[in-house]
Amino acid sequence: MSITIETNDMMTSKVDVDSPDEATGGVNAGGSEPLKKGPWTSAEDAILMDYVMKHGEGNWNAVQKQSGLARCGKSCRLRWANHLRPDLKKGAFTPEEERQIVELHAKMGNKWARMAAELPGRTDNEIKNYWNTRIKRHQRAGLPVYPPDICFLASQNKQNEELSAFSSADAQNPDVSGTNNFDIPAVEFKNLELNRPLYPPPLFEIPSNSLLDITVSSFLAQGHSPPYNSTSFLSTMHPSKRIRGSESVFFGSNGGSLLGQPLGFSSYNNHNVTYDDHRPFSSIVIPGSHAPLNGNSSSSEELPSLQNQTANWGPPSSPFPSLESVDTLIQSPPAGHSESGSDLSPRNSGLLDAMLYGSQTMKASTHNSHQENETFGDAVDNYYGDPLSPLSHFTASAFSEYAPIDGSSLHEFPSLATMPGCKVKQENVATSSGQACGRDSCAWDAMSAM
DNA sequence: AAGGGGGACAACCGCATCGCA
DNA sequence: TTGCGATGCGGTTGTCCCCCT
Repeated sequence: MSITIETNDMMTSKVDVDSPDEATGGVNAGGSEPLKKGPWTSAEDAILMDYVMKHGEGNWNAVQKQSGLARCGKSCRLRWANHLRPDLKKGAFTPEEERQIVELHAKMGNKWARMAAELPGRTDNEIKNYWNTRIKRHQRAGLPVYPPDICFLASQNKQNEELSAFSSADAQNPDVSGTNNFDIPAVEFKNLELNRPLYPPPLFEIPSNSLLDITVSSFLAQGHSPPYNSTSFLSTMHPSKRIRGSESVFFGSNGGSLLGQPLGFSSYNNHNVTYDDHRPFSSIVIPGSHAPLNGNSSSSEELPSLQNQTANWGPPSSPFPSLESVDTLIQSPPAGHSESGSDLSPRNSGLLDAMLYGSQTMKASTHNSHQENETFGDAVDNYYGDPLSPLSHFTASAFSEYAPIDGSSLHEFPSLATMPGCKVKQENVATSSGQACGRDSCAWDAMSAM
């Protein structure tokens, strides 16, 4: 075998591959013996590499038969995809990539493969590991995971999930599910590229009994200028990445509000409620409806091309400092909060669970009066000091991140202004988070660097 | 110096989806 | 339409290394 493989793979590089047995995992080419598991050796890598060069990707189960490699097809595919692919980008994530991951996660949730499709040279596994590690850190610190300006996306994502669940739960109800599952081809979204701001749509209906208070508060916390122009995973997804059928809900839920008014959505032209980002939180009129609003503002308008993505996230234009640059700002997590945060810790979809938990905590705390100290808001206050500081903007965002999904209505929720440490400044609201690095965002970045 | 905890990374497992016969 | 193999994805676990005490 004359293939030279450069593997930055820590584990592999440490493996002694001199033993001839290891080249095939100690299994003969007949494949009669059990397949090998565990770390790959350089020799195995070479075999796999050679195979792919000769036969191309795919047909992974044939690798074992044809090359004698004692690895199952899945293992081969994974090894190739995560380590041997020539287009892989090695090394740590750049701040831009980190930022992008956060944004993508806010939009997509734990869709690692799709996120990887947005990050050339990066693998889903890499992103997943990065995120999980990051989650753990934030969880331990009892801190929000999304920066304020991305909270909105998180809430959008949550709504999408909710809508998805709603749809499946009502699968037998054609009135609901029938309108929620159409697959919108990417081309349709292209045609729907709009020149207006991404979100929120200026007008929307808010269900009175849903998690949408997240969005409302997020809007207010953010202003509704997105920190970026948005990305389109539809248009940029790697061809090899398939969109799972179940994911169509994601698109459909959004496309639905654009292409028609399934689910009783208000379209942009059906103005039951006017959202005005200059208005105080409490003044938003929220008529009853069970229609999730996500569709209005999220991906359908988030789906425009990726053309500006780099420009919007690159260092020059990015309002956010390098995650590393603020690494030392955070010294220690707020005492006592990490424990509470770890109970219902964000596990899988992570942040959304955290949002739920946080919201419950918040809700309980607000109901139980402000004298209780272990509230999120208080924790934030304690953490960042002056509750009236500009960081209160952050607090509001944190609040938005930890909004309830358990049916508490918006009216049940205290306004941001009444939350401990929460003071929504309208001037902040009106300010695009994508244009200036407010202390909130910077503070978040500091946390994210923890 | 030793031990423990946490981070980073790699790999496996189970399930979902797709494509094809 | 159905069954089955191939593939992809997300969650989880295991391992190693580094740092701190």
